[in-house]
Amino acid sequence: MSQQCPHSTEATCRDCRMNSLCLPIALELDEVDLLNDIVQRGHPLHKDHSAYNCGDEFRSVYAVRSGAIKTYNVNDQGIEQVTGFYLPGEIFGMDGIAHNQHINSAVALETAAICEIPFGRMEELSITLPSLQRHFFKLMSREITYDQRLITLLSKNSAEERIATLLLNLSARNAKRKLSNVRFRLPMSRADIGNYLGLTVETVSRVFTGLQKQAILDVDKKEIEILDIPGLQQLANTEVLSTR
Amino acid sequence: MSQQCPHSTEATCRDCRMNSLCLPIALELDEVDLLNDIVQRGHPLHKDHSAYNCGDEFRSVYAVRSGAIKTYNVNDQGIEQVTGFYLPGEIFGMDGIAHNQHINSAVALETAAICEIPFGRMEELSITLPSLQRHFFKLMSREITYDQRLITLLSKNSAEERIATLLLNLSARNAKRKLSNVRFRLPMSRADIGNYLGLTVETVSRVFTGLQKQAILDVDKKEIEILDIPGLQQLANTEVLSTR
DNA sequence: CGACGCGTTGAATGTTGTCAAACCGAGTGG
DNA sequence: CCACTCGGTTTGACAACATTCAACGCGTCG
Repeated sequence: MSQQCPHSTEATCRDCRMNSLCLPIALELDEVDLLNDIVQRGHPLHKDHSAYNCGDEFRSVYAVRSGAIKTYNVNDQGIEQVTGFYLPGEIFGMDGIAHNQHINSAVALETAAICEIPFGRMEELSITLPSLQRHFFKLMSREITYDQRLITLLSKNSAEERIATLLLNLSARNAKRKLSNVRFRLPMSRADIGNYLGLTVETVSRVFTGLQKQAILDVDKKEIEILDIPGLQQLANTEVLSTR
Repeated sequence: MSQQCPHSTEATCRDCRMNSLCLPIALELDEVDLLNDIVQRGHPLHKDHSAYNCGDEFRSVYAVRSGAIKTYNVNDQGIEQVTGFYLPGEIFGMDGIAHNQHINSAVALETAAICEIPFGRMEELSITLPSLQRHFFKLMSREITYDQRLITLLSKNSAEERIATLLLNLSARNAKRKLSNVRFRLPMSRADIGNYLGLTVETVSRVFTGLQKQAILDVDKKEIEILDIPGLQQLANTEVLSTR
């Protein structure tokens, strides 16, 4: 068993309140402890600090315990593309598996606690724990379906629909973490939202004010209150992106 | 050993000329035979016929031996989104793993031969063949990076850049199959291209004629000749999408 | 032959991007 | 305390690119 700091209530996977999100349900308690033994809990990652950078050797995938992470990559012209936002209970870093090095960078949008899961040891462990192997296949597959929804969103929907969909998605992910699905704080900037959704900052801003004028949202900087969920769903005009 | 039809020169994985593309290189020959034993080779899939449909129970992933496959899904409003084109040597169908059912449909763009790889048996086999497990992790991760490049393309690039990028991508994939990288036939319609790239048919058509006027392409219906690869790369202004 | 699918072309429209300016809050230094 | 900068955000005017709508050409198939 790994040692446990008396101040932390989440120092083991078994006790972590996010475990229902990031672990396969099928694991027995003693199996959870096996996984727990390979998980590394580092120091908190402060805002704008990175968990890994594009080009780094791929060693681990990561689970968010608190805070928020954004992943992005920079192409040869120096243009940044935000590829995802990750909230507590979600796993990121799987992009690196194919090429043994990360093709994204991952930075903290706000101070975050993350668990590092060394992939090689996870692979070994998954040989004796088939449900763990399957879980990772599923996580990756989910990432694929998530990306495909995003592709659809980008190629078929208007600015307003894209933003409405993102808000509903964040709302659903909050609900999954037993937080409010109508009031929450956006961890990312307008620029990040625009970048992620293929829009300019100005357009994002205009849509936010538009939604406010329609009494669908109440926006105060990064604090969001969704006043009219059905209305927002109607505007989104899409299935909600999966909750990862 | 599975029986072999005397007319087919590709009835085993060991002999298939695509195996360097769809199998992990690390497999020993006798291990290839183990995999070969679980692979099911069906009848040819004729144009417009589907390998699976959205909602079907997920059982298998598939390797393209000849022809071409497109995957797409239809959202609740009935809008179709093409999510990928798959050429010989490439694997499709991994979308279904997360939810045990396919979230895409897969149809043949032209008569295709495909190998069905039952996923459950592949998972079992991969417990004794770690390089196979790793191969599948890599395939899925590659799918993720591919989708992320597409996301960047859709959210940051113009119609001309998107089409130039797709053409270069197809060119590179042909090269990988030891075919010409400058002359090839598009297996998909203009509508499919537009759908995939988030453009209308008209825009696709206009860009093709534009590229022709710039003497970068020679287009004759679906037959493409790239006259000026460097010029096309300059227009694309992107890294080529990975070759899967 | 006519119907149909597919692709091309033209003109008008509109959504989003671009450019520019101003706002706001937080922090800094005089 | 105030003036200042700075990053993030908002707003406006204008332009551009892609869409929409419409028509037409071309080949295939009944």
